[in-house]
Amino acid sequence: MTDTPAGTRNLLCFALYSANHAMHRLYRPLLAPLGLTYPQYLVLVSLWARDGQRVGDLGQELGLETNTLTPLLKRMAESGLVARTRSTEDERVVTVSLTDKGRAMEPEAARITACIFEASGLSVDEIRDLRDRVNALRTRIADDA
Amino acid sequence: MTDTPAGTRNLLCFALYSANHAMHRLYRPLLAPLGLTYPQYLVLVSLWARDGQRVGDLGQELGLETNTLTPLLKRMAESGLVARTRSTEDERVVTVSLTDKGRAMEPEAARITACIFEASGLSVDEIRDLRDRVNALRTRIADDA
DNA sequence: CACGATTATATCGTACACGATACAAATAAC
DNA sequence: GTTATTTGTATCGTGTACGATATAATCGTG
Repeated sequence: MTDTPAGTRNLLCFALYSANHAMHRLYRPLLAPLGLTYPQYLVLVSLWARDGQRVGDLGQELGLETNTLTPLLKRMAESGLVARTRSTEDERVVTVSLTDKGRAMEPEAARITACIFEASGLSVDEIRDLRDRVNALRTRIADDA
Repeated sequence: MTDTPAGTRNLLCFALYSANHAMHRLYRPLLAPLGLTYPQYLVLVSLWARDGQRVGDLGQELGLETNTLTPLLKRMAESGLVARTRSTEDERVVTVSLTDKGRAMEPEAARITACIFEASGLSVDEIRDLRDRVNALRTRIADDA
């Protein structure tokens, strides 16, 4: 069947693992001047699209647990990018909303996206197609409960 | 141009990030009974293909720095999966080689690969194609110095 | 052979990421 | 209304990851 199991290069999972790392390395120097890490950037992207999400909402969208998000969001709050406010009507809920500083960062994102696009060397259609295939795989293998 | 920047779902980088996490979650319960983490598993896959690699070789193949690999390999040595031996002809070099226990684990990998293959719901050709596209992207955006 | 440059690995500090667990608030059951 | 369950967030411990730095061994050039 699979003739040669020779090394990591044959594995789809390693391709994803490795491409993800490469993306991370591409973003890092672009985000560092803004004082952002890559997961923090993803939180901003999510909030730019829909402000005032709950911690659980962000976890759902980003696929992260609260034990990852809580300290991450605290760091973002310390940086003055977001505000964490405990809901009055349900004291369990913490709502994360953009500050002016966090909102003001959105235009920067467009420039970063352009850099990534250029580095990929792919056309818009190719990117869309690859993204959709990868997303389809994720949907299939994730519970997405 | 890009009509709606609505959220993370549009980003190729997030698709990779998210699919990688999903893969990780798929592997974790399969590897846990073997006492392996996913990166440790990748080290074994690499060594099964080519035993006796140097720390730097593994870093090159896996795309990891020595500051990540050194403690990881020490943990694997403690688990009795690999042996770390400092070269006599060049005292700077540490060679990583499989122990009997590490070699004996290879057959388990086949079963794990089968589980992942099944979970993906893709054909062998589809997996190969997606893997190659993702690898091509990685090659383009990584320095691979 | 001496001495600066390079190479191979290791150490330290910070930031994800998750399993296990904790805890308080809200809801359900009676 | 009191208790049991569920829900939303937080805490703790372990394991990647990486930038910056350290250190020892080797190499290159004079």
